Amino acid sequence: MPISDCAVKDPRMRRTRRLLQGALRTLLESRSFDELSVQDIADAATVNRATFYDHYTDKHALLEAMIAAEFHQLLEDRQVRFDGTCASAAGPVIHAACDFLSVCSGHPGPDQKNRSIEPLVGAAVVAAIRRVLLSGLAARKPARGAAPELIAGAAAGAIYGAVKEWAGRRNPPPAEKFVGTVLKLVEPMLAAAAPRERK
Amino acid sequence: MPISDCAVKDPRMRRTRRLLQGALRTLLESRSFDELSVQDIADAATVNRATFYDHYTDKHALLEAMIAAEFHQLLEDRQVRFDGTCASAAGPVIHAACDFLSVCSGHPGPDQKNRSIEPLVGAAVVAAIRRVLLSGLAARKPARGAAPELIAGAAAGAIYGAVKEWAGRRNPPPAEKFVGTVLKLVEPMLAAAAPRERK
DNA sequence: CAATGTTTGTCGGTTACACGACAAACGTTG
DNA sequence: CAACGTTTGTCGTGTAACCGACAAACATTG
Repeated sequence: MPISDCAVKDPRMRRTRRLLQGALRTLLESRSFDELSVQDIADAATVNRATFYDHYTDKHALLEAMIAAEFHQLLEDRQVRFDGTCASAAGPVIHAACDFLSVCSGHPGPDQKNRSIEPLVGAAVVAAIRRVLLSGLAARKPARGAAPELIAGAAAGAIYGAVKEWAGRRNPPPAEKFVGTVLKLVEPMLAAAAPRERK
Repeated sequence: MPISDCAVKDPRMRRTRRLLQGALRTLLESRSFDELSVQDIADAATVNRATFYDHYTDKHALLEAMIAAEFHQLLEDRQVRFDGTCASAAGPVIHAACDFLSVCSGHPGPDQKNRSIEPLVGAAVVAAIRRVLLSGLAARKPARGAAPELIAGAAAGAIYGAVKEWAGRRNPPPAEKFVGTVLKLVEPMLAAAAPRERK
């Protein structure tokens, strides 16, 4: 049984997963996800097929891990961190989601090619957003009424849902403006867990 | 003790060597060969330092293998094959050597940086040229008087020596013209082993 | 000179990867 | 329907890669 991507110390495992994710990313540029067999991915990664299953249960799990890794990489490149003290600090996270979805392959856009994996990609992105939000929420005192996991899950779903609509528009407003709109929607949600405001 | 690059079946070994050679190539773009430690190269290749020594005796051996591999890759990309039947078939090989030396890092050129490894690079290139010539010579009946190994070694040395002079010139003639010049010099050498010409 | 730190090359013990083989779950074709 | 080829997921057996530790060679510093 494959173990979580986090907390992998052995460099061989890190390298193998990096190779597999890189291979999938490359192959998706020329072929659709459904056309790819595990053998194809393993070959492109110069990894044995059996080794693939030591890391992921199937190719969907690999896709999920790849999306998560790429999104987290984007956040890291921009030094985005959700500081839970202020709900509006979620702005950069929303902005990152916009940019990620607008370039990420296999998306609502005009191409029918990878339409079938959109739910999986969506779930991975939501999970990644949730994780970022949660790490910020966990840094402060527990909220009254709602568990931070609940808040993070709800906000992440809201953000992804909004951004997906935005990415599917014909003439979408600029991302900056759109971020503000979404922020207004989710601020109350995040603030629900915020410590009492000092007036 | 490390084994020859040829005849390596295990994909793990192929991959490790590819990673090591790629890492060295990358590192040489920003640092000189002398500044690099085995640890640096191993890190960049995401390979353990001890594993490095399972493949190469030291970093010089890696450099040699890398040069050889790159030169052979160039030949393969151009589909260059020395067909021993005609001495002038060495033309493309000479041309490849010109192009390779004029772009290869660590060379006579103005940069003093990697001057110290020039002999090693030269030896690797000579060995690569020799191997190509020999594979062509071996395909025909054995020569009278001189062993094919001797012919190939001499011709390879001559070609490299000539091309090195050419690459070090201030205003070198175009490669095409220069190839003809060198060809005239080495043709008698290669023809010495040629089967009797039909008149 | 001695003391210190870095790099080198080597050596067992542990772990991940390669590989062939296998049964099961699919299409597809006749 | 049966026969066929492909892909999937799993398993046991070798082997290569990882790792810490070590002594030796070397450079730097006081």
